[in-house]
Amino acid sequence: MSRPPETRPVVTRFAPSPTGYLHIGGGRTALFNWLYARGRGGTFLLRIEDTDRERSTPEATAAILRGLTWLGLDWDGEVVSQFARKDRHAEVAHQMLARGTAYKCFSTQEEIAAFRAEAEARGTYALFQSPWRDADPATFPDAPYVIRMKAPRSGETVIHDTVQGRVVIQNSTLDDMICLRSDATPTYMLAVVVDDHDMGVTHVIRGDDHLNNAARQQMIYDAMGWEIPVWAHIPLIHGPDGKKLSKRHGATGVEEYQAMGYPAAGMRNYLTRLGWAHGDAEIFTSAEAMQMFDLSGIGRAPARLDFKKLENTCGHHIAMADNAALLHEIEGFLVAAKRPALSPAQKQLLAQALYCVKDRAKTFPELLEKAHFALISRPVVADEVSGKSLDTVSRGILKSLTPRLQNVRWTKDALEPILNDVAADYGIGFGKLAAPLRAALAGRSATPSVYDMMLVIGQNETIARLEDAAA
RNA sequence: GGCCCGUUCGUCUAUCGGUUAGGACAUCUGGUUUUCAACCAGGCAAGAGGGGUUCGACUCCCCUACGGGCUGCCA
Repeated sequence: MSRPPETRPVVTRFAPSPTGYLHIGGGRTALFNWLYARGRGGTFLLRIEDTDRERSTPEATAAILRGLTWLGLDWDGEVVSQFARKDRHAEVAHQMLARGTAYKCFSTQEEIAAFRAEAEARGTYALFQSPWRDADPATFPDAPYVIRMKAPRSGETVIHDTVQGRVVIQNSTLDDMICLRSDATPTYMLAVVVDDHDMGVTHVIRGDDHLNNAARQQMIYDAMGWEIPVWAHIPLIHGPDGKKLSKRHGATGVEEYQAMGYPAAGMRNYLTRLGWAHGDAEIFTSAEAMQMFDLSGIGRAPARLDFKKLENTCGHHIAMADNAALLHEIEGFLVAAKRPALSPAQKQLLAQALYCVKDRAKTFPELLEKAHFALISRPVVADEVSGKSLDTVSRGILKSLTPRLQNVRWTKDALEPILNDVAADYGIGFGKLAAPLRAALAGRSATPSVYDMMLVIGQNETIARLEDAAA
C-alpha cells in the first residue's frame, strides 16, 4: 500500500518540547535522527513541540538549540514551531469531522473526572467513552466542545516497528483521544501526525515512551488516508544504577556535559554506541558513524550511562582532534564552565603545548591541568606533592644545571645529553632529576615530558623558572 | 489495576538454531617508562528463573520474576 521507504529520500526530525534543557536522552534521539538522515543524503528537521503554552518557554527552546549546536547536530531549514501551525491542525481536525472519523464531544472535564473517580471507586479502570460519539447533531448544545478521534472499538492496530518488531495493540484498550481542545488548540497526538505528514517525515525515530502512542497516531494517519512513516522506537537511557535517568544521577542536561569538559565529538561517539552497535566498531568519527549507522543496529533494551567509558571515548577524540579546532572547543568549554578565558599569550602557549598534552587527557579540565606549565607565569607556585621534590639537595642540582643551559641549541637532542650528564654527575637516575624539574617548571608532579615543557616555554623562561626554584 | 516493551560478563554490546559465547570500557597481574596519560602481554567475568518446540537453543513459543513505558483538554 505504500512505497518501500528505501526508495524515498529520507526525512527525519527531532521534536522536543521546550519545557527545560536538552536532556541527554533527547540528545541521543536527535543524534540518531541526524546520523540516519545525514548518512543517507536525507534531511534532518527540527520542530519545537510548543502547543502546551503553559509549559513552553522561549528560554527552553534556546537551551535546546544551544545543546544541539554544541553537540554539532545541524538541522535543515528553519526551526518549526508547532504552535504556529495550530490553524492547520484545527483544519485537519475539521476534515476528520467531515470524514466522519472524528466527532464533537461536549463532555466537560468535570464529567470526565467524575467518570474516572467513579470507576476508581469501584476498583476498576475504564476508558472514558463519550456519550457524544454517535449523538444526533440536532441534540448538540451551544457549548464548548472538543474534537475526538472516532477510534475503532474492536480489532487491533499493528505497529511495524523497525526496532521493536511487530507490536499489536488491541483497539479496545485505546480511547477516543482528543485531537482538538475546547480552545481550538491541537493536542500532541494530532499535531505530531499532521506536522510529520506535512513535513514529509519518512522515519520517526524517537524514545520508546511513544510506542503506545504510535498506535493512536496510526489511527489518525489512517483516518486521513496518509502514508504511515517508518517507526523506530528506541529505548531510553538509564542511570548507572539501571533506574530511569534523573537529576539524582548527576548530569542529565547536554549542556552540563559541555561544562564538564567532554568534547562534542567524543559525546557523539559515546552516545552513538549507547544502544547501537555495528560489529566491533568502538571509536569512530561522525563521518564514519554516518556510513555505518542503521536502524537494525539499535538495541531494544535501555542502556546505562557509563562515565568511565565516556571518558575513555573522549580521550581518543581529544587525542585525534585537529589542534585549531581543539583550541576553539576548549575556549567554548571555558565559557560553559564559567572559568576565566585564555589571554592571548596563554592561548598562544596552549596552542604550542597541545601536541604534548592532548594525548594525555580525557577531558578538557584534565588537559588544562596537564597544560598548567604553559598557562602560568612566574613565579611558579608548586603544589603540595611536587613541592616535596624541591628539597635542598635538588635545589643544588638545579643550580648547577642552569649555567649549562645558557648557550645551547634549544632542541631535545641538544638538551638530552645535558640533563643526562647532570643526573650522572650526581649519581642519580633521570627520574630523580625529572621530579624537581617538574616542580620548578610546572609546579606539578603530573606533566608532559620535561623536554616538551622546556621546548614549549622556551629557553629564557626555562632558565628563569629553574633559577626561581633553586633560589 | 489494564495494556505495551525489555532482560548476554560490573557496564556498552556481538551472536540473527550448531561458536572454546567475541570485542570494548572497568578491574586485576606482569612488562615498559621521566610523573601523568598511553602502550605491550596476560587474567577474572555473562545468556534472570522455569517450562516447552527441535537432533540441537542465548537465539523460536509460553509462564514467572525484575526493570521500564503508556493509560491527560502533557508532550
